[in-house]
Amino acid sequence: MNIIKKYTPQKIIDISTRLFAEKGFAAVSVREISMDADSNVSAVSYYFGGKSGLYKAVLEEQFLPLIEAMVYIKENEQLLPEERLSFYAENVSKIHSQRPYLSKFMISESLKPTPYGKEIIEKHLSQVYNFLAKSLQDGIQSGVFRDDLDITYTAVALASILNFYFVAKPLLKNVKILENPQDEDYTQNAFRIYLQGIKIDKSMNEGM
Amino acid sequence: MNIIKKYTPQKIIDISTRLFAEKGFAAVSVREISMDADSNVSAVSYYFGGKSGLYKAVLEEQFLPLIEAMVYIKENEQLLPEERLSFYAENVSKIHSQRPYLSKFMISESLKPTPYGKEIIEKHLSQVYNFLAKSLQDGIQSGVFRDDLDITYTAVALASILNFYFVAKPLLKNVKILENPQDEDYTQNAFRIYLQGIKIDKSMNEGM
DNA sequence: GTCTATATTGCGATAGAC
DNA sequence: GTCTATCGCAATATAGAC
Repeated sequence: MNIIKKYTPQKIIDISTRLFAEKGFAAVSVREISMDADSNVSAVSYYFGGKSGLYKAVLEEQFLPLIEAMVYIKENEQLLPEERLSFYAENVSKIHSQRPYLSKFMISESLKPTPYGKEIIEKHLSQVYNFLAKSLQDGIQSGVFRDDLDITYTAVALASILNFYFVAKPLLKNVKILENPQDEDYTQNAFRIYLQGIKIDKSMNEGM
Repeated sequence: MNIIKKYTPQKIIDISTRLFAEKGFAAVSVREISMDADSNVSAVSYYFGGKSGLYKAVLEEQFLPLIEAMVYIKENEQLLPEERLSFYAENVSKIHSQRPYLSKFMISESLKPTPYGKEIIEKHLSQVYNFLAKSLQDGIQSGVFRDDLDITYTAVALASILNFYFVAKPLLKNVKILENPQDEDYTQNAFRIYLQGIKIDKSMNEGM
């Protein structure tokens, strides 16, 4: 018995997470997964009931932080509009750092939804959108944010500026546009631009 | 002879563009393409030398506007920094309207590059990045843009805010966040936020 | 729980009739 | 230029040995 050795099912999940993220569901074979996991072709059916069952198990693990994020979001509805948006920005960055492959599964499920992924993503998306739209609405009503903004487009713009970076990061590293990317620095830089962009241009100096 | 009928190869390209965009290269079979194009399995090999040759032909057609955009970019280096960024924003919107599947191929090629797509995208990306970075740099030096911005992250933020919307649009329509999306309106709303976000907070009123 | 061997299906590609 | 028939291969899934 090898104490260090991972249990086969967890090893299969870890290996297939990378393969599914990098090549897509259809392009990965269970043979490939088995070999990379030092197992055999029948293991995937034995533990997960087939290739589709394995994919579902992978998605379940990947989407956990999204499900948790919905809870946090509900707990933060009493903050100021600006603080709520800032809280969202920090969370996006944290979640992507926790799960480096998550952005690939989210994009992949957006382009070609599978039943399980579709359900999670759509529920998550609706909750996040409602949170952002309400925060923007409150900020406009309290005179902090510009009143000439389209709320839907402005909410989408925040999600865009925060998420797209994590999708594009591997490509930007490849072409040397990003050499040593610091996720928190990007998020902070992007959120500062966005926040100044939606605030009313008051003409008073601000402390920072 | 049927005058209205499309030539078979063009019909195959049109059908397979949609299929490749929606399902990905590996998940589409030449049998499926042939049937949807009212042709037969041997047509793909006959006209394009196989499935890979067909995919390359599809990418070539999809990426044409990107190649053209590089020419326009070079012609607009004499404009003011702000005008150059605005020119870029309009072009992104135009290109995606021309080619509704383009964003899917760009994302797909970013996640899982194929040799042909990789070459085009990387070249395009480098040119666009250099254009944006130079425009931002010029704007900072001439005192129009804030000097506390990281140029790389700020350039990525503009590309993010303008492009991600087109990637997410189908999903946002599905969950009824976008009901009747107007691409030009989104682009204008997003670019105004971004521009105010990177400009120096002068405390003088601006005409608009 | 893990393996080998195998059944079955569907793939891309092509030869050859028309 | 378009079709059918078929070859060879690789896929998933499973039966059954250990």
